[in-house]
Amino acid sequence: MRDADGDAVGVLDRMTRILEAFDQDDGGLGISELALRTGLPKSTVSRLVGTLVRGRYLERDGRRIHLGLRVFELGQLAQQPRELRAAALPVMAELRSQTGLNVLLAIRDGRDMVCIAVMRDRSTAPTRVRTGGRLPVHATALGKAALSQASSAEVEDVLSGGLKALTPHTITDPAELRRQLIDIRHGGLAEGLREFAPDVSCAAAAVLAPDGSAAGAVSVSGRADGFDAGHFRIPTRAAAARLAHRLAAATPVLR
Amino acid sequence: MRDADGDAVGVLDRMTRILEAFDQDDGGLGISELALRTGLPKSTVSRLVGTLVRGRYLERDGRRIHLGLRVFELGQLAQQPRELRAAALPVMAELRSQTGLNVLLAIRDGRDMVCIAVMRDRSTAPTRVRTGGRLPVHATALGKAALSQASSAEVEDVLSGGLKALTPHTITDPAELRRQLIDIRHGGLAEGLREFAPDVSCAAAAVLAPDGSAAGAVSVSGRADGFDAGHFRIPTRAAAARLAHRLAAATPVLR
DNA sequence: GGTCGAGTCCCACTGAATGGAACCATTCCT
DNA sequence: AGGAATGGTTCCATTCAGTGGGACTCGACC
Repeated sequence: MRDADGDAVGVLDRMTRILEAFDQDDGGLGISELALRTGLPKSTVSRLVGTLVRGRYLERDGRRIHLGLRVFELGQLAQQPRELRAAALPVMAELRSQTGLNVLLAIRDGRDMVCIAVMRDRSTAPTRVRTGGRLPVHATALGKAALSQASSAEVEDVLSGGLKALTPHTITDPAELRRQLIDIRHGGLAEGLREFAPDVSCAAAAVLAPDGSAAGAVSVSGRADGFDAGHFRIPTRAAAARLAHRLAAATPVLR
Repeated sequence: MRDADGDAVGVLDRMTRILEAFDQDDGGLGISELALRTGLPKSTVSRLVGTLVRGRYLERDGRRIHLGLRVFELGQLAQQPRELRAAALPVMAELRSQTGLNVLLAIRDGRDMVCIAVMRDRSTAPTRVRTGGRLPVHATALGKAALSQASSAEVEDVLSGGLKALTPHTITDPAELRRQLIDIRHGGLAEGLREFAPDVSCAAAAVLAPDGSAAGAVSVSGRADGFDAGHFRIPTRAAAARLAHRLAAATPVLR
């Protein structure tokens, strides 16, 4: 029975807070810094960190604390990303070589897209998106593609979070976004023209699961100058379709 | 106050046990199965899983429970793997194209090597090693390379675990292993001839951190038939050296 | 209908987690 | 050197969160 906006208390919640404080791990955090970020008393943090270090969830070198190996290990076992990645890597590589653009694969998690794989292409603008990173659903082609296959309840949930503008081109009007989603659903391609970053544009397509929902989305992105999404419609959609196919084949008894 | 060999109790420990039960996630576990694997009462597991699901550490689809997205996300933030990977990928790609073999990058964690990156080459035997997977130190070139730079206390710790034979060629004699480690340290190259799998051989070199310890190890591996480790000595050592160099450059204020 | 297995819920009991305060150890002033 | 700020750990009385046995529900199977 606590807390401001959230809910659940308990060690688990605390440990969660500690682990998540590492989202910007600026070369290691100290106990005090952690206490600050998590809002927990120093003594508590010290004790919990001790336990986590013992379990190799955290590593410690003097006062610098980092996320540990075990977290990495566990992360690699996560179902969705593993399956998707395995099926996607060859498809993504091909898409990259066809387009000469950066290729991304992501899964939607509420109002964010979580990046599952990144394939950079040296011939275009470097992307600073990292595997495991999050991108806002409403401001990316990736997000719009995935969302276009979601139920309207889910869409409304995303909209209810507010559409924060990241560039002057970000869609901030819910009505406009709803409209686009319909088009995207029908056309099978989402475009993001300078909506996420001022000099980057992209095109994305949803990867459909056998049940019709979006298992994820693939995108190609590059310099916004002279970017013509229509140009990438065919290969991008084809890649998404091929991926969906491989995915279905890889999932044996789906239910 | 519990447990067999281990120690620490508490929610945190229980949680840990639950998460780690997913090492062989055979397409999703149920509550009962988890209770079995962890040795915890069903009611406790049910409750904890509920909490973990709320925190997105686990995902649940009916009765099938999987590791969740958040674990993947966190895993990507882990310091060591992230730094190493970033520095290593280009180097590994080059090594692969030079040798036409599978290239692995791993970090030592006690008696295991944890695989940080895998680059497969279609032209040789496919490896079933996965990113995040563990390999025994004593039975792999990767492990021997890393261990050759460790303190003798660490070496003895590994030896004390017993040297389990994975093939008839696995080194099971501590004295023999100690001897090899010295050679490896001097020669800068470890060989693993059918020691891990009967039809695979490999060559590996330690990646040195500025403080002289092994930050990890790189290996090339392929079919054992006609494998000549000496042939890969130069490129493998060069790759390890280059990687060490990039790593040192990437670490700003090292201490 | 009866039985089995999976999962959830309830709730009285208790020991594990808590966190303020005191205590070290470093580092940085002046 | 003295002194003060910062980072970290340890102690310990208090209490509250987690526990887990058992009752209960739901569905599948015979």
